[in-house]
Amino acid sequence: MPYQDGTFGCPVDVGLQLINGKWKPKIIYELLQQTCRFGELHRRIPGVSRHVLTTQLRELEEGGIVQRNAFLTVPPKVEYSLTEFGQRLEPILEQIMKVGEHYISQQKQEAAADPPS
Amino acid sequence: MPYQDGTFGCPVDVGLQLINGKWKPKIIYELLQQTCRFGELHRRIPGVSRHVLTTQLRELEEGGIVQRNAFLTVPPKVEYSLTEFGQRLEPILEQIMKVGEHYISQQKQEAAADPPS
DNA sequence: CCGGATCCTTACTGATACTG
DNA sequence: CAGTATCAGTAAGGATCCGG
Repeated sequence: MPYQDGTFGCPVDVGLQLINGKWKPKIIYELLQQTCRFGELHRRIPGVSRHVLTTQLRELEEGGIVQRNAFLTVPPKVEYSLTEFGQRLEPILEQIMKVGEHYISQQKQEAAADPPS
Repeated sequence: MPYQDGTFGCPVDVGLQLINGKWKPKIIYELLQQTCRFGELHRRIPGVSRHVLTTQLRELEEGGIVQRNAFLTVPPKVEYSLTEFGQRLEPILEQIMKVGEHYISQQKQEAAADPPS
C-alpha cells in the first residue's frame, strides 16, 4: 500500500483502497456479525460468485482485515473472521447503515406525500 | 432503490448501493471539502477518466447526493456540490479516514521494527 | 466443501478529436 | 470549459469446469 519510497498517500485514499471492491464492504459487514464458513458467507451475500468471493477474501486477507482459518479435515472446513484491525472497520459500516436508514425513511415520506394512483 | 413492492432491503445494502462505485466515495470526499467545477474535480481525483467521472456524477445525482449547477455562460461553467442528504455521508468518509490513518501508523511501526537492510 | 484454472464479458483508462 | 464520441488496451468481475 505504501509507495516505493515508503511514504503513504492521503489517509482517505488508503482507507478506500482497503475496502475498494464490489463486495468487500458487504463481506466485512457479514463477518462483523459472525465468523463464517465459506459456503455460509456465499449464501449470505446473494449475487457474488464463489470465484470472486474467494479473490475478494484473499485481498482482504492481504490488507490484514480478514483472517482465514482452514481445518485440514474431510470434508474441508474454512472459517473466515475479522482480525483485530478488521474489527476497527465497524464504524464505517455503522455509518453506512445509518445513511441507508435515513434514505429509506426519506423515501417513505415522499411516498406518503405523493400517494400511488 | 426500493423493490417493486415498495419495500426496502437491509439498510446496509441500501447505503452501500448509494456509494457503490469505484470513484464515488472519493468524489463525495472532495465535494465535502468544497464545491468543485468539473475540471477541478477531475484534477483532484487522479486516475479517473472524464467519461467515468461524468457517469459517476450522474449516478450520484440520481441518488440525491450530488447537485449539479450549470451556468449558461461562455465558456460554460458547471459546479458540483453535495445536497443536504449528501452532506450526511460525511461520517462515512470520516471513519474511512480514521481507518486509513490507523493503517498507516501500523505500517510505520512494522517498518521500524523490521528496518530495511 | 473449498477453491484453483480457464475462458468470457464488462468496466475502466488513455489518447485524441469534436461540439456548444 | 464541460462534456460526448471513438478506439485500443488493461483490469475487474462472472460462468463453468475440475480437483483435493
